[in-house]
Amino acid sequence: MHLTPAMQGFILHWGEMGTKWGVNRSVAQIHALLHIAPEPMTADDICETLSLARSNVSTAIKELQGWKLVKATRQLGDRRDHFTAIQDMFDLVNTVVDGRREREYAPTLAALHDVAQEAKTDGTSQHVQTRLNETLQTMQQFDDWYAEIARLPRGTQMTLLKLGAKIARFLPKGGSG
Amino acid sequence: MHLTPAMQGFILHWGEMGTKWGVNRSVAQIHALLHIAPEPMTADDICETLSLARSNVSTAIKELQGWKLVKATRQLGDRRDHFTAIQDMFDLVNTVVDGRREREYAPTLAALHDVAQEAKTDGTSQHVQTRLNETLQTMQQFDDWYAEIARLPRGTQMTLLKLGAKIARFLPKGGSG
DNA sequence: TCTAATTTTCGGAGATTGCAGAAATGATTG
DNA sequence: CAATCATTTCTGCAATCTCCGAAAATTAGA
Repeated sequence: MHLTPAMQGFILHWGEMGTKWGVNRSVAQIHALLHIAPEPMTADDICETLSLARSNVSTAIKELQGWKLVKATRQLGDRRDHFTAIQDMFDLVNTVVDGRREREYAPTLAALHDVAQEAKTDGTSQHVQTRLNETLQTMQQFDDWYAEIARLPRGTQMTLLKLGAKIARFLPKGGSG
Repeated sequence: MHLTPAMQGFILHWGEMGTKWGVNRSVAQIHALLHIAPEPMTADDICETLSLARSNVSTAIKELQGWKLVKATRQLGDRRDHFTAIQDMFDLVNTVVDGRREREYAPTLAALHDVAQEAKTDGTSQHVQTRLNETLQTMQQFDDWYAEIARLPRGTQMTLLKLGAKIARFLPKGGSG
């Protein structure tokens, strides 16, 4: 697949952003490519387009599938897998956030919950216990907020997003909008 | 400074979470320690408590200061810096998100904007151009949303957070609450 | 200015991660 | 059930990251 300068730029920047957020560069680049690709691509297409080793592409795709960002499809008369990425950006963000929440945030939250419990009986000072509990509570509050918002229908989410700060106008006691 | 098992657990988990989000483990651990510490701590205190090299602590603190998560204070009759972390969790989250937005998200957004411009004239197919623009638009929308919400007074932010999905009830056309 | 205290920078050892190529495994067709 | 094609796992090297200890730089006080 031919990459115009703009496409190369997109893939490169997407890759860099990935590294800053703890995602392997190859993984992010492959995702970027599939994200803009008009057609499903085979692993070999990807190798050639991005100059990556076949094995590397295989591993990266597996990871992307684990994150549910990429799906394999088959085409008649072709034995190879053809890969596509989530096309809608809104879906993409949802999927990424869901994944991170489930794999990284939730376990930490659970661990900190246990830590806060342990603190009650292991001689941890009252002050530190309070700080641990505050920390936990705020993290939990953000998690609850996200879980609820995630459950709203798409249209409602879009409305909230578009309203932005104007949402404050609708608050019971007259927000500051 | 003595660490109870619970405190050790907190610091360890905080450190692990950091690594998953692209933050150096030492940096995250030092932040965790300062976050729960009842008193300002000197760099040497930190070294000793976490068994880290003095130079390492120095570098990490510099980074934390760069993110505005840690501040240095002085005490009468002591030449050394004493460090404290933001105490309020809500402030902490704000600071972290602001920092990431400014340093990582904004530059990517700007770069992608340029890429989308370039795409108009470098022979990039219409389909890919459309996808680039969609991507950019959605990212921009999230950024705008955050910028607006961040500007709201703390109380309003708290209200929104606590309302969660219930906010949909207040939407003009009757959300699905 | 000199000295002592403190912080920062530098260089490199050790660990981890990234990635290509080889080998092995699995699937499909004749 | 071979033969071919496709994918995954394995192996090892290279690059990167982490973090220590030493040296240099900075700062405060005499």
